[in-house]
Amino acid sequence: MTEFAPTQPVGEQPAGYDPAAVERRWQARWETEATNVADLSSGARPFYALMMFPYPSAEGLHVGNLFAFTGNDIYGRFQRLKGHTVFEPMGYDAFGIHSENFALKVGVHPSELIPRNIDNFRRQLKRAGLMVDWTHELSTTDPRYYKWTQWVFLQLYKQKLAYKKKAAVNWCPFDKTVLANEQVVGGVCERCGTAVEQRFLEQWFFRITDYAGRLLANLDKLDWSESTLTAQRNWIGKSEGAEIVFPVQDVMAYAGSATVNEGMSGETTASALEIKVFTTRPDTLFGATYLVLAPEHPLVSQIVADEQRQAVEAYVARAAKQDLVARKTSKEKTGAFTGAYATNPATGQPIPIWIADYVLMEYGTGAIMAVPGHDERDFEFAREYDLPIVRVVAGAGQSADTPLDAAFAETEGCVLVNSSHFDGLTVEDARMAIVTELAAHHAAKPVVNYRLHDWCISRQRYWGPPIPIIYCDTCGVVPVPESQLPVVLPDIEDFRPDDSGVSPLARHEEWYHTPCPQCGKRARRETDVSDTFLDSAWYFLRYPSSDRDDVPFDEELTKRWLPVTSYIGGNEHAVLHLLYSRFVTMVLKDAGFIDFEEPFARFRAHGMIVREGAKMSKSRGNVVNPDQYIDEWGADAFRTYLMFLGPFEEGGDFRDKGISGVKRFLDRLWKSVHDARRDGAADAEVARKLHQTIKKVGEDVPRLSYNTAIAAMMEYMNTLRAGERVPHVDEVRPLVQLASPFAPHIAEELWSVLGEGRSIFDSGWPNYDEALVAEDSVTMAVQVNGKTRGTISVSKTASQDEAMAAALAEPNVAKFVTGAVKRVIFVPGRMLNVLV
RNA sequence: GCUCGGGUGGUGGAACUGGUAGACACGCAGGUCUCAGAAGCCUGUGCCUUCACCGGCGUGGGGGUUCAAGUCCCCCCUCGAGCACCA
Repeated sequence: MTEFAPTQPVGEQPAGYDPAAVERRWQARWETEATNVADLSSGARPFYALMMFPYPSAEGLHVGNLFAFTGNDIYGRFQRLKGHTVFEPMGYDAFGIHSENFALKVGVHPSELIPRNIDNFRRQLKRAGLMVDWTHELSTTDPRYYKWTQWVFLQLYKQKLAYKKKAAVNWCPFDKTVLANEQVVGGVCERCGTAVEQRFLEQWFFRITDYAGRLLANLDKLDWSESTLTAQRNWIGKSEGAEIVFPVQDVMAYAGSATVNEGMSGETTASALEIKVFTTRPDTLFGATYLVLAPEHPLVSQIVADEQRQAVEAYVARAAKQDLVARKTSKEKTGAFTGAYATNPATGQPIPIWIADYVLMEYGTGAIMAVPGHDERDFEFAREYDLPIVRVVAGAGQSADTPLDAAFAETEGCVLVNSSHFDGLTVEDARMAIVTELAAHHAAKPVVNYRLHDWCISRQRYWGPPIPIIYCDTCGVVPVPESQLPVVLPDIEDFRPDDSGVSPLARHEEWYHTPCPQCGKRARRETDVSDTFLDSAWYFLRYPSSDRDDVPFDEELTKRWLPVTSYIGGNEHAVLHLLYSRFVTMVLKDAGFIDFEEPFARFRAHGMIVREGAKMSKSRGNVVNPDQYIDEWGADAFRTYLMFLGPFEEGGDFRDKGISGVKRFLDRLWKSVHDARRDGAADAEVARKLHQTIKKVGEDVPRLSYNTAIAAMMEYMNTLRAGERVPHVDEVRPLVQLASPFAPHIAEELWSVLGEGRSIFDSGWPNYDEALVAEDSVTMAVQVNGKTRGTISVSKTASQDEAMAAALAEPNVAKFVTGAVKRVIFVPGRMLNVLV
């Protein structure tokens, strides 16, 4: 029988790293010690680290949310270590069609469902170890919040920036509901596949177009992701051009007179009607051979000739019936001739007036001058209906007679032809000249047009804040007095929308009828609720003041904390949410409530996470459930992995196997702290690497280059433990601080193991010594004729001669230096290139 | 169609104002430890050729600028996201 000795413990065995225990302990301590509660009224150097708040879905927190929040949290924690008072609030964007549809589907009232979802979200968020100040949590569905959303509406109303008009909306006859454009896919409802209809309904709008110029101009001053700025610029879509007046010819007068008037006198108009068009190419006016009005254009019924009336009305009816989406996607050109003519103010010639659905009522004046020679769409239309095509612009090598077999849209280096006395002018000069000449007869004026539309905020739905308006038969439209806010969303059992196109709120008799605030007579409430984008367009103002019921936001706190120092969110909100927030902020500034007009000083868009190369989706069944990963690896490893898998602003690929790498890093960090020796001194070479690492991480984190910051820490760890080296405590202490924004729980734990009493997040950020960072000798590449042939190790300040000598001493290099040296390129400290 | 991003080893991804391409991590291979395995630790790992050294080739494709190009310029292919008749 063999005797075997029991396993001898080698040295002192540190307790293993148990993420679950560590995380539970520190989350509890942060709560009891209020570690994450920011001193809003007097904390030094306020830093508002905001992330886009989530929609609390029933499925729970998505990794995409957690990816974004972690990225923000790291930046916030870093700024705290740098000495700022950091405010990192959290809330829920819980109103909206999404919640409502889901509630309908599962048959649970949203007022029951949403709080349940929020509880689950809060639980998951807390597990992730975010530095959230939970004392300022908010939900847009809370009457204490939406009271002020309604207040915001009233401020816009007071500024005459809220108005009502009839507008076309998508209507799904099966779901009996209004659909947002993005809910209509290829002309059918995305949920049930029913063909969508168009309905005209009274809607509330905000006059955001009044602010288009300012919203555009301010973009130049913002520290935002370039891609977001571009998206906003494109969305606002400024285009400079001219509005040109085309007099409509009286049908009878025209029929009886074949006179051709000359030039631009514009005096032969026999009808008082005029058609205004917007164009960015006034230089092509001589080529405008017909006009096109949108089918909805108000003048259509007035100008249409009797013999064309039937055809025109049929076309208008057809266009009206067509859903918006199909109309905007179909590129086929259709239209109808009205039988009427207008005078081209440049040529004096009569040109026919058509209607066609490729002209949109909502852009410009709803009418265009068609220049088929130089506009692709007009060209197609002219071909279809056999309308004249005239060349008025000639490019290099072209003349007035060069045939056009396609629209010629170039302008660079082109001159006018067939344009009377403007012939020979460049396109650029002609634009000005023609508008100036027409302007003298009030026939044109320079105009700036924006693609941006007014913001439709009405929703004929249940789950949203009621728009605070009352209709009285005597007093008309009456805003709800601020003292009567909030207009509480009534709790109704059957909130299912019906075929009427009227909000379900109208069915709640005792809510619907209310006394007029002015005359006291029986009046009716507005039954539309507002768009969720309005809820989120001002929430950042509410956070610091979320405990105040008497004001939407406290003046002092707002001064101290806003604009938001750093805002992080997804590019899917690059346009609407950010634009609406900027708009509401400007309006509130103009109304004197705040003293800044741009809400987010800095904005960075984070990337998207995919899983094993594929987009995550329920149908693919590849959705990452954070709970499961946190159970298995711990929140610290999960957070760090999310940040490691790719550049934060680009997103990355979540691969299950990858997480083991960062877990190993944390294990080694744990072990290094527990094993660290306290005797002797730190190693000089390790110290150099340490200082380089402090510098690198400190530069990478503010750039949100988290993946490279983590790689740098791993590299340092490799140095620290190379060849089973036992590190010195001074070598590991700063590393715990560097890692703390990424892995806050283990960092706190190790910080206390190192004997520190206070939270690591109040310990400051380690400094580095620039002198220590610089290497005194460098490895330089040596090339011969541009090919790298070897390396030399020389002092950082070595001269060219010294480097040459060292290089030639290298056999691998000398071998290739066969002839006389013709030229030497020397980049000090970097490389040496010898040309022979 | 337009706008904005991308295309780098077996994989995710590094690379500052042009200056040793492939940091860091996954995976893989070998070693160590172990009764054995797991975990850990150590070593190696772009491709081709070679026992090895040496050498050659390499950042989607093709041209160009430069002593030097993943990086700058031109053309093309391709993937992703957003917008979509905006006059």
